[in-house]
Amino acid sequence: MTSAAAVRRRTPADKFEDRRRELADAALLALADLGYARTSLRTIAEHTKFSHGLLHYYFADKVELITYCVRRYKAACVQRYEGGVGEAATAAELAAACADGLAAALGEAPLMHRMWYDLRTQSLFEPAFREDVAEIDDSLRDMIWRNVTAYAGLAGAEPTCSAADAYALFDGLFQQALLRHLADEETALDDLRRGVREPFPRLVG
Amino acid sequence: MTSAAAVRRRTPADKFEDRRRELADAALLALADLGYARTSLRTIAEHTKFSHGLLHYYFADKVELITYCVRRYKAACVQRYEGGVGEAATAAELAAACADGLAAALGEAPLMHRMWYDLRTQSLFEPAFREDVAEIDDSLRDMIWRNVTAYAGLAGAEPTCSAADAYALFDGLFQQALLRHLADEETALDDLRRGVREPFPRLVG
DNA sequence: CCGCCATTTGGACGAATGTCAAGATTTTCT
DNA sequence: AGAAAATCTTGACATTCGTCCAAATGGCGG
Repeated sequence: MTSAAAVRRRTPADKFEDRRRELADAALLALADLGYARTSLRTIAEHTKFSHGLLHYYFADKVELITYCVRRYKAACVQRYEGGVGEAATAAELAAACADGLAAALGEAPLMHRMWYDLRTQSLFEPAFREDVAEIDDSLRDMIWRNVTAYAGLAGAEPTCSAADAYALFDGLFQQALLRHLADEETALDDLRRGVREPFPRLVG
Repeated sequence: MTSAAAVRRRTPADKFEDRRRELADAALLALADLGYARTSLRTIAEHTKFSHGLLHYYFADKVELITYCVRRYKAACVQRYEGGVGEAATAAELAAACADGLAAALGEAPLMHRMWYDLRTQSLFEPAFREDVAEIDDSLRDMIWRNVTAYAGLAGAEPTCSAADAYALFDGLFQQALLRHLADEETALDDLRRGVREPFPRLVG
């Protein structure tokens, strides 16, 4: 709050906020590369065209920067899943589309998801991260829940579990798949697809 | 391998190995307190009655120490769950016992489980941890699977999902419950109990 | 009691960390 | 163009980090 960040707001269209986003995006890449424990402000700066001192011009301290990163990740996250699974005609198609979507997300950006799980774990130790992490978790849970309720609609039934339980299931499957995928297990993605598609019928009734 | 640890083996009954265990247990407490990212060798030493230099007498470097900690955690882990759920007469009783067991484990040692998830996430970045972490994950999966098959036996049915899928479900539920429990949500433990007990019937058939 | 060896201490090292401020540079406005 | 403000670089600071090592301590067999 006492940093330069809180005071300055001269240029009308927020070039200031743009630069913050740019720096945060670079920080997210660094976090995905190295993990929270090994990411310093200087290594973050090396992922940008700027020097390390600039980070303290735009962020009060490291916690504020990482917190901003979490929020930024959330923005990209909800945007990605917002236009989700809408064009499935049958229940089985929807389950398959959901499974393919999750497997594709894992296959295309495993490091980003690794970073998400890292940040979520950090929130267990750093209360400053908790609120934003919980919000992301909520939006992911809602994303899953939209799929489950859509499946139930197509199947002419009602969900038989809570949104939290459904999210726990798919999140657990996704995390295990990530672990195995990063350990170079070839079947990880296929197993994830199967593991996601299969339980749908059991979640409604 | 070039450390003192590999050479010395004088005293017959391994006092050396005992001290390694003692130091590793202290390190586990430190990791549970602070998390991997904030745990230094000096803070680990502060959790013991020894000075920081001693750690390098028993462990070549930090990675070897943490790796040893992971293995040590595994030993305590499998020992705890080995004598598990054997005295349930009905399927419903077994599901309830399993739910109570998981909720009790979370309620009694939330920081230890926080540490486990931290170490598991670290293994995503540090390949040196991967093998041991995967072994722990396997033994946890087996522990869950024993409960599921036992439930199936009492219910006179066969499991309808793989061991990996069942573990993903319960692990996801546990992790969500841990997040909420550490965020002081009062209903976390009860929700975990319900969330564990409820899906059992859907896992067999 | 002495000497040997395992154990432990405490300090030192170079490197890396988060933070900060003074100055250089660029942009903006009149 | 020139002044003022915003932006960026550079170097420094006090800590802390992992690692190493010489010396002190301890116990045990001779």
